[in-house]
Amino acid sequence: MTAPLSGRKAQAALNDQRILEAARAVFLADPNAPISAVAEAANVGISALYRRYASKEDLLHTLATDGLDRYLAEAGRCLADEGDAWAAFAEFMERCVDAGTSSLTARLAGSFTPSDALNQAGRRAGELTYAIIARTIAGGGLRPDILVGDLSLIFEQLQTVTVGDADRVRQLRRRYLALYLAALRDPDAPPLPGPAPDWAELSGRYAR
Amino acid sequence: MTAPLSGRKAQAALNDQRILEAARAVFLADPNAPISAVAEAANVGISALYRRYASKEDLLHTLATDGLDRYLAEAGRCLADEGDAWAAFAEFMERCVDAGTSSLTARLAGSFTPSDALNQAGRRAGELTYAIIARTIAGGGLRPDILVGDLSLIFEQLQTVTVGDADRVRQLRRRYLALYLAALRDPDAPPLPGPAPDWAELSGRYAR
DNA sequence: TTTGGAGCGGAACGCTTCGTTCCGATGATA
DNA sequence: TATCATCGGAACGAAGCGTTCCGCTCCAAA
Repeated sequence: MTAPLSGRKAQAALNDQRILEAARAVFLADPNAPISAVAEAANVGISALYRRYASKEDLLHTLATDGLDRYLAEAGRCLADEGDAWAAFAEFMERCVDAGTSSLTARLAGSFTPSDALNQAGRRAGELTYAIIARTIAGGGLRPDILVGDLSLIFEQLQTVTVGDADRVRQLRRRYLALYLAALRDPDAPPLPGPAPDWAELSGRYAR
Repeated sequence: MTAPLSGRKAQAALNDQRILEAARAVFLADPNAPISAVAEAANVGISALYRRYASKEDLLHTLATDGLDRYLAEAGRCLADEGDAWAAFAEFMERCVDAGTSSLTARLAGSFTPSDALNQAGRRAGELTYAIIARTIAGGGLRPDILVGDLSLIFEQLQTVTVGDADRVRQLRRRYLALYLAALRDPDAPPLPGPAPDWAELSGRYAR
């Protein structure tokens, strides 16, 4: 727009990015948003969108894959951190909540039939999360009755906090994450009631 | 249906109750549910519904008022409990989460223009909640930086946990409530990040 | 300078869903 | 038996959505 972009290819490549960013922001705020809202947020026409994605499902699938990739990156970064185990865990949780990665994927699931690649990435995410939890229980003071599904549901809950603008939302999500973290850091806590959700329960909600 | 109900008036009175219960269950599960879903859940036709309520908005308003009344009753019951302050608080939270009262009202707000009575009840709910918090801070070990808006958002978050059938949902909500309660019971905890949400912020989401 | 066509904006289309209305059936009551 | 409150559910119109399509713009090759 303002930059001296020569050629339409450069303009189109820039639109690629604007559309993806707009889509992430829009569907993060409202998973049921119409596709026209994405076009509006990206300041492009609808046809610019359909030139890149065959359908809404296609766009959502791309977005979910992207979100899962971001989550995998965060998880890997956490596991690579060899400092204080609790600090690494807490920072991992904060980054995930800020980025809204996992819940974007979770909330989008069910809107489309997942590809094999997506399923595989999902399994990998579970494995990495399990490793993070195990390590933090062993050396970080995480209460021992926490399972992978607990983190999923905690992410989902925090994601539903939507008050004010983006900055305020982040501020408030961190407030309640701080509460959850305070509750989680207690190796001698009495066991929580009810079994934790397992993978089948969580993914079962998105039946096609 | 099964009982020997003589007269259509008895039948109609029974339908009154079935419709209200069905409406509460349906809109608790999905605040955007169509009105036909309520009729289906109540096992009545649509006209039985419109005979009682002028519009969907009318039904929602009735439901929100009913939910607020239940919340006021729970809050009053909590304040009347002169036993252990923390136990009274914890049981109050559990009952509210089980009944889903506050969040039903909160999630329904914005679907209609509130009546004066509803507004007044809302203000009263805030006052009672404030009293509960103050008392639990003073004598129950509640961390001192918790405000009324915090409880609202915690209720809303727990309400979004929906996995499996009604029993499982209740079980899981209690699991995460237990975590929150563990975090809340710490009079010497370092202050939470970010200011708590105030009333204007929370109600501002439901602009008409 | 001309021109083919990639890229785009946004109106138009068809479909689905929803709130509401309406009509015919039913059965208790007088 | 006649009446009418009550009800079930089809019908209707409005709204919103995903998708398609038409015409315009403007770079780039000739």
